Amino acid sequence: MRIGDVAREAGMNIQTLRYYERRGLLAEPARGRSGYRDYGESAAPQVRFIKRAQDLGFSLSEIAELLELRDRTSRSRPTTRRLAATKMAAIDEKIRELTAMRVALAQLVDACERSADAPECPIIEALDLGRTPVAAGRSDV
Amino acid sequence: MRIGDVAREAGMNIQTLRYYERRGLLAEPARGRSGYRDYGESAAPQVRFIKRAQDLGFSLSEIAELLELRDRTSRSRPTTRRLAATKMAAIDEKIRELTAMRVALAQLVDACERSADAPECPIIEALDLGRTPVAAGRSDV
DNA sequence: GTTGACTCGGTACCGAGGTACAGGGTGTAT
DNA sequence: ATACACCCTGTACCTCGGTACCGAGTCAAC
Repeated sequence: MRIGDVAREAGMNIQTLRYYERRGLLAEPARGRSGYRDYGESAAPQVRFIKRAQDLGFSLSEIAELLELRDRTSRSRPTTRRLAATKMAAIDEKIRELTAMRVALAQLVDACERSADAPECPIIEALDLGRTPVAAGRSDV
Repeated sequence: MRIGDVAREAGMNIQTLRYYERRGLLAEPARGRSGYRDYGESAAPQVRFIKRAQDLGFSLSEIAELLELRDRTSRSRPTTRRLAATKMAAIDEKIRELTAMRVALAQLVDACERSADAPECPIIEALDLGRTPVAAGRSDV
């Protein structure tokens, strides 16, 4: 298989495959007399492995680790599990951050909607002053 | 105030302030005889506004919009609210994606823990085959 | 034997949000 | 008058995950 075939099969573009090769995610394939890359059957599945791991949130360097772990034997399972658990924790953290943002934004939008009479837009005001508006009316008791 | 004073007051570094100026987030301040930037009192608050908006998830170009809206009058409130609501929706979407990743990862880690006897690490296997392991035992009924 | 699709390596670029450095000028305290 | 901290512009660099372009070589079909 040539690079274009692998790319088509894996749903990637050619540059990306070469990039992965440079990054060490894809082994350098054999070369034909012309210098064209000549991939075996395992190339496309390997690329799909990479895509799936990306979908789970792994970075390319983490994926490089996963690929190494895959090729070592079962002794690597705790390591793999640790990698996944760490990633999970990072995702949780990110979710927490985003949730905090969401809450703050929701409060602002809410305050803006309910106080059509206020002289200043509560959203802008909050950004100016650095505090979130209190949901109900009395903010200075 | 000179740039270093503003930077200190806002907790930013000098390069960043100059970068914001280039990006149009900070107006070009007056210059003293020496060519030094000479900031007014509003500079540091403006920088803090930017930081707060960033904390809420706004990008620098969205913040540029917010700053414009701030300076226009109250007619801009619906626009501001729309901006915030859009951002909120984007955050929600991001949270959904991350949650999906989290669920998938949790399943993998769980499967890996409960099947210490399986020949292959279920995490690696899932990445190889492109499916999430079923939580309980029977996956092929 | 020529056209057209493919491939090669190398390099540059994208966007986002900065950071760093070089080579100069300035402000001020002592 | 001389340190020393500060400022100036301009440019290059960083991470991340690619994408784009270049000029040149190659392969396959007709």
